[in-house]
Amino acid sequence: MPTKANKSHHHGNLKTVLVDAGLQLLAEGGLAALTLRKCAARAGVSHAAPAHHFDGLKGLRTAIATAGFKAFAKAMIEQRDSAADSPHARLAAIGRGYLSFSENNEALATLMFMTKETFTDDPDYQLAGEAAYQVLADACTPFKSGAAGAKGTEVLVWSLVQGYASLARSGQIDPHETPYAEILPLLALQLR
Amino acid sequence: MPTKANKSHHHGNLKTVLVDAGLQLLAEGGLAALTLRKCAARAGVSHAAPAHHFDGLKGLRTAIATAGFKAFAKAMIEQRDSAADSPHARLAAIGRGYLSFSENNEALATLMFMTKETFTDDPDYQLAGEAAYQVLADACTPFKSGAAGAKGTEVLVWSLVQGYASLARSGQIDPHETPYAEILPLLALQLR
DNA sequence: TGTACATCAGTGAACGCGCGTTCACTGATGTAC
DNA sequence: TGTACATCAGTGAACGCGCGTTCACTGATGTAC
Repeated sequence: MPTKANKSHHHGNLKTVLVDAGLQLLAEGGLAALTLRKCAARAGVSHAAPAHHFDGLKGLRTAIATAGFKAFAKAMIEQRDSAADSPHARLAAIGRGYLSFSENNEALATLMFMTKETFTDDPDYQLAGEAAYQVLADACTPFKSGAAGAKGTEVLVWSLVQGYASLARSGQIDPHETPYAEILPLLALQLR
Repeated sequence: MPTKANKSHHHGNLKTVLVDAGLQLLAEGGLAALTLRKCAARAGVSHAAPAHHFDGLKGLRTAIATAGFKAFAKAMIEQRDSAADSPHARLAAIGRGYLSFSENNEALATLMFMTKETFTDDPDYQLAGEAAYQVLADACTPFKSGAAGAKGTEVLVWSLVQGYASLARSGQIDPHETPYAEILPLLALQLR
């Protein structure tokens, strides 16, 4: 049986294809390269087609950021699950996943945290974002203490890794000179 | 004596005025609002005039980022100099300056760290950026230890405050729920 | 199984918009003598 | 002090570009009977 709908203008899968095209465009040309027309072209479809699937450019960006958060959580989970079975090792692994995702998806990572460029009230977007956050928060649970507030530990770790990632992404710090693996222990000593 | 050159088309001060206009535009409309034409309009000058002062849009952005770094350093220094005379108090004050600048200049702070949008090899830009960094690094000096590498402490503190700032800026964390003043001590305990 | 019909997902032409950039120009400023 | 001239910093018209969006349309799909 031949692939169906391959010459029809009924695509059947266009939404996904457009999001994938957008991910490619971000990777190749940065934030400015993400436009409805380019996504449509990349998907092999007329430039007006995306309007049937997304609420304008902002809607497309929201869907792409959502896909980004899913990949982000996946990257952290993969690292965590292949790490030694200790809270410290797991927290370090989450950081590795966070940073490698950030390195490999510069523009996407930027977009994901530019909340003005997306519909932040989109349910899928929120769900994906919260799921990613939860991965990190869970890894922080063993380190909670009275000294930190309820969310203090998570915010500390999250800020640290997010800041490290964004400074590395923009070239302000050199991950070779001061690798994250040497920075995190300065925290972990105290969280122990 | 009347202000000279106020009806002449020789402005005399246009470069500065254009940069100020750009700072306003960023504050009002975010990154996307910063265009050569809008800066020129805001400065009351024809839209072709900026070409005489900047190497295109990227050059304008570089000059604006440079001005941003100067204001940034100033914000940190002001806080530091009005703080109690202890290393801890000073480091905390630097953080306050960093965060308040970041809060009050969302788009500008973003631009300053988007190194692909500026000519990062511009001497003025580099100088201003390094001067700002030095303010933070100096405040870290008293906390250097063997455990951290040569730059480990600075990178730790910088990452933390940068991450906290960018997460707060994008609404991912709530500075009221987990204020920076409660996060920093978790570090300081260990840096002591 | 067949027919009529509504719905849906595309097409492609057209629109207006703001953008950066170029260009010949003009008038003020500064300098040489 | 005056004159000639080069330089400089603007003007404003024009250009082409890619963008998001709209719109009438068309052909495939799915459904009711």
